[in-house]
Amino acid sequence: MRMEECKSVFCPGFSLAQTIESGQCFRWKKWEEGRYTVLSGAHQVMLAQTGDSILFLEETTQAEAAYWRNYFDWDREYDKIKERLCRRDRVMEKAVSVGGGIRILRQEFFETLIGFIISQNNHIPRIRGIMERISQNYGTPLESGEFAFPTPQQLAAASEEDFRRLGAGFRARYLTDAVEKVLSGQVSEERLRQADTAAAKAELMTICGVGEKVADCVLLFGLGRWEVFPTDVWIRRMMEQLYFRGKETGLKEIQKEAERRFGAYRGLAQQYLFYYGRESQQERRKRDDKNKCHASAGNGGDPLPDGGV
DNA sequence: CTCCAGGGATCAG
DNA sequence: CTGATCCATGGA
Repeated sequence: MRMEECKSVFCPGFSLAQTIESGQCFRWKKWEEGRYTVLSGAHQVMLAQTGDSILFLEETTQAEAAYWRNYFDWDREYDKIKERLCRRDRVMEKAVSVGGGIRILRQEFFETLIGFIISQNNHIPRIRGIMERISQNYGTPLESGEFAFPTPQQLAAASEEDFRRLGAGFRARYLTDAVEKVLSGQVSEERLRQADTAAAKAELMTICGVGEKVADCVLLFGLGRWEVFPTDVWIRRMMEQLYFRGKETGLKEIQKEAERRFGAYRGLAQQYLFYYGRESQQERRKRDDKNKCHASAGNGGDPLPDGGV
């Protein structure tokens, strides 16, 4: 491969690693530090980051480059939004200092729906494995040897038993229902895009296995609605610890507080908090592993900065 | 071995 | 309406 065939894109403030590993997307491979293959729908790309530049590591057509520019949301100005989120909020300031390179991906609707149905009560590495096997068994092979994510038509060939065989467990029933409703038009991407967020959410939740949290993830990552605040166990922990003095708090109150603090950008704020929470937990585990021979008395120091405003 | 995971359906009151 | 329980599976 000659260098002049590769495109390089200047993306100040963007972090490929943070964005890919922030739990929004499930179809990627990490080759080495800052170097990833990413799949979305029938698209595939290999990227590397050095400093503020993103390098396309293979020949890429203009159309493909444009696809990924949109996918990674590179044209949006994030600085002003971050400033707004951090105004009078030291906690968010800290979260942005840890994961401020994250972008909200513009993912394919159907793939996002399937991915987050699988996500329920599941680990991210395992979600990735199931998504990979679904692609290998039902998606169109690409020249690279990877597979496109299957279309609804292709996935219609999969029975509940097939999904279970691929490791989906009790979610197999949810997957066949989602495929059927999308295929029949009972859930329609076009209608979802036209509808206001509340109506779109209600339509998504007609799918068995899609509750509030999964619907919010699909709205945020698959339909570009930033005015949602997907609240999973991590976000609940973070919000309670950081904004409610560690007190147990109901879902409605958490979401009300998120709207009050972060307004129309609370989807992005949620992603910063999610990454911050998981990142600090990984740091804690690393530290605990290192100290496990020295009888350390638990409580390894700073859980998280406690958070008045 | 037990515990838990980017929850939701179902059942019990 | 709220709250407890169950759900498959595999990695820690």
